[in-house]
Amino acid sequence: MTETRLERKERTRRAILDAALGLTRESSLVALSLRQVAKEVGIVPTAFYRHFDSIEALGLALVDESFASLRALLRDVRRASEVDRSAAEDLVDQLVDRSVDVLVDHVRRQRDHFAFIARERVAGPTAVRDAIRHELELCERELATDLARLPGTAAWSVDDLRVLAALFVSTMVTTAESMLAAGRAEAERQIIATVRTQLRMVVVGVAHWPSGAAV
Amino acid sequence: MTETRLERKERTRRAILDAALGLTRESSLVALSLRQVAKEVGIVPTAFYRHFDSIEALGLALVDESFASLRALLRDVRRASEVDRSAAEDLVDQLVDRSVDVLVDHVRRQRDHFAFIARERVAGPTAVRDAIRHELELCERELATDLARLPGTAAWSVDDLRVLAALFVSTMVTTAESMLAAGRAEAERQIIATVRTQLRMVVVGVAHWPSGAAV
DNA sequence: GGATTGAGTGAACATCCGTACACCGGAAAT
DNA sequence: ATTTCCGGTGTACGGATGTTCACTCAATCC
Repeated sequence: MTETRLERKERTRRAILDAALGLTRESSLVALSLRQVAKEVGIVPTAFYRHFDSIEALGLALVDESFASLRALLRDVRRASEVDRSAAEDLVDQLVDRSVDVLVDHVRRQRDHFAFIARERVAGPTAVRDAIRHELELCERELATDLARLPGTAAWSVDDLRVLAALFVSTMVTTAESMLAAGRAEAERQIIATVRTQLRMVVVGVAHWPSGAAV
Repeated sequence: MTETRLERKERTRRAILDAALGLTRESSLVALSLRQVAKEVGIVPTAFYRHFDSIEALGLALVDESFASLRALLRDVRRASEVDRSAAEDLVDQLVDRSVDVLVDHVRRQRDHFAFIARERVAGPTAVRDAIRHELELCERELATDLARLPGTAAWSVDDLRVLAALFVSTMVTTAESMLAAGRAEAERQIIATVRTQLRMVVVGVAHWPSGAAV
């Protein structure tokens, strides 16, 4: 029943990450103290240094972890988009619906990760903010290449694809933030209906966008 | 050369507000201490209480102040929208351009206020977050009634107008956040070009939106 | 099976924190 | 002219903070 040394280390490392996520739920990394984390985990303050150099380093690890789960979301959206391409007419509407469903599901299940990204993106230590911004840019770029494969965007310029991807990403981020702030289930339902309509409006715009064509 | 008592009080109150805006530029209200503010202002810590009950109360005052300047922005946008309505064709494009111009100008001039709203909206004390959320909802509602007066939205449902207004507001907020994060002027120019295109895409969608009509 | 390694310990430090309390001195009120 | 009011002062406190250092003791290595 003994525990290997690596297992033990990994276990308290996890405990530290979880404690940090929990303690910053209603606050921010910049207001989190090393001693709070240590107390929550049940170790002595100095033991923290065996795992991270500083709270900021802890934050960077949480960025990695949070975006791992966000990447899982993007993979799901991508998989959900591999639908029956014969029904060309309302294909994009289906895509919007499925994307929103996947987002909602992930926000509910990875609530702490999304809350962490939403907060520290604007309020975290500089290094953490930069790391999050960088990851979000990667997401935008991936989405842009996905959009290029969709019907109707064949003639689009690279710039327009990037701009559209940024609009989708920021709308999704805003929606996640709203969901995190929403208390009652009724408010959440309204947020979901709202983003659905918003994306549909954008999609209608996309369908009539004169990119590449004569203006 | 004597100073009236009210003048003196107002002067240090202003100094406290300014110090708080400055000190949270790279951090957040939840990481701001009463003593830092006092030292920055040049008063003794206990004198802080002559003006505010707590850092949170200070935050609420900053919310009021920041939204006063944001309301000034909205007023400018509204004024900029009272253009020559004869050129019906590209009227909406003009509107987008002017709105973006006004936003950019205000972000540059009221940088600290916008940064404060962007940060504390997600990372501030609960009361501050709620206050900001409430103010942003008011902005959305105002924008929705403005949109109703525009040509082409006559047949729109109240819900659709609200949803569209929310999309505009969140896009503007996201843009302001990006501008605050952008270091070089080149990056800022790209952000401006991006939001211009994004709003145009939405506007195209709006022009073809089947609200009220048979779907 | 003895030496080594390394996660966690515990005490100590200088510094910061919010807040309580008694006080000062000049503007305002009488 | 005297009293009241009140923004700002100075001290003092109990507690939290980051970091140091020397330590224990069980898993690992040779």
